[in-house]
Amino acid sequence: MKFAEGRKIDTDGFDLERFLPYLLNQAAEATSRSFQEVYRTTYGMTRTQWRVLANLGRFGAMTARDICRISHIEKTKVSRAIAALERDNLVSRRESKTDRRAEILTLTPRGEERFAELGHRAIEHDRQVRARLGPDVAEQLASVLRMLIADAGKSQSGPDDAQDQ
Amino acid sequence: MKFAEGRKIDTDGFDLERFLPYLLNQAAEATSRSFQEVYRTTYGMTRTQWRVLANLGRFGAMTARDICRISHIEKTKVSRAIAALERDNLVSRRESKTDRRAEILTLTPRGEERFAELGHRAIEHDRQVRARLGPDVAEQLASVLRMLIADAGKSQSGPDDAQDQ
DNA sequence: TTGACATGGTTGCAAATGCAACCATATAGC
DNA sequence: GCTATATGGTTGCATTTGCAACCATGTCAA
Repeated sequence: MKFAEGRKIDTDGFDLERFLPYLLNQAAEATSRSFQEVYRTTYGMTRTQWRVLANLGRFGAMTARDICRISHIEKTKVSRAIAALERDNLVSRRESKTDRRAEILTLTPRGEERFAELGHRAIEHDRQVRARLGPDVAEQLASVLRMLIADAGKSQSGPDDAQDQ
Repeated sequence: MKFAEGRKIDTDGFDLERFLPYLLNQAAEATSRSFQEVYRTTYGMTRTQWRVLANLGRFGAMTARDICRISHIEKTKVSRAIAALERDNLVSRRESKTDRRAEILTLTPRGEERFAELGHRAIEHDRQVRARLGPDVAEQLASVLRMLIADAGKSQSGPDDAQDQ
């Protein structure tokens, strides 16, 4: 009778409520959605645009490729977000001295201002989310998420190396 | 001098690496992306289609509205996913006896089969994700995420009550 | 019964996205 | 220097999406 049973591995009966990618997606949507109201209805910005702005605001001048690398957003998405931000006069470009393909991106004063406003609101939003979890749990959650994100780009990678959505 | 300082609340300087919606989005993308390969390249399905299939497979026959409620996916997305699944002969509809607006959705045998295959692969994928965290952390993570998801629909809700993405 | 409003579901249309192909410059090998 | 290949970034095109408007049925109340 072998090793009896009791170790019927759940190789059958997929349990959606336990599936982490699904839970992560739902939680991400749930927490992002309400904040979206802020940048969307107030400023007519896209999620990607807000994220690119936030990266530039937080980390300072850098190239589009840098943004891709640290935010894991796909490069065409970043490219278009930058174009839109530039149209709105929130971001400006200047050619890199060392690599004429690359362009250094900087927030304009207007961009800094917008980042400050949205950052302010984001902090408040984050505070509300964390309040529901308690400070310790929230901090642990953040650290686990960072772990998952870091492991991301492992394994295979297609031609040109795409990412995100 | 009031209560001195030391309690300079972080009302300034937004810290992107601490912003939970951002971390959740990245983690969700990171963990979903590789599994997407499976349903996308193998079966040509979208994420929404896979999710709707998974809900029907896991919870049995129900209406589109039920799927919306439990999965927090917006109703037009569900509607179109169902239409696609029906075209692929994975889902069938029958009119509800009690409400002629509603349609009860069921997986066809082919749909059950596909769900079994994908469920199988999903379990394997989930196992890999959890392996990086360890069983306890993974379980805690899942429970925290469920908490965030549950709190979701709170606060305001627009006309007709939309949700998700 | 008859409105008035809620609800299940679909559709039109504009916007956002993914992916592959592309341009221009860089870099490496010869 | 010259070709082959890699890299930063943009663009074309097909898909997916969001949102509002819509249709049909249901419900509640006068």
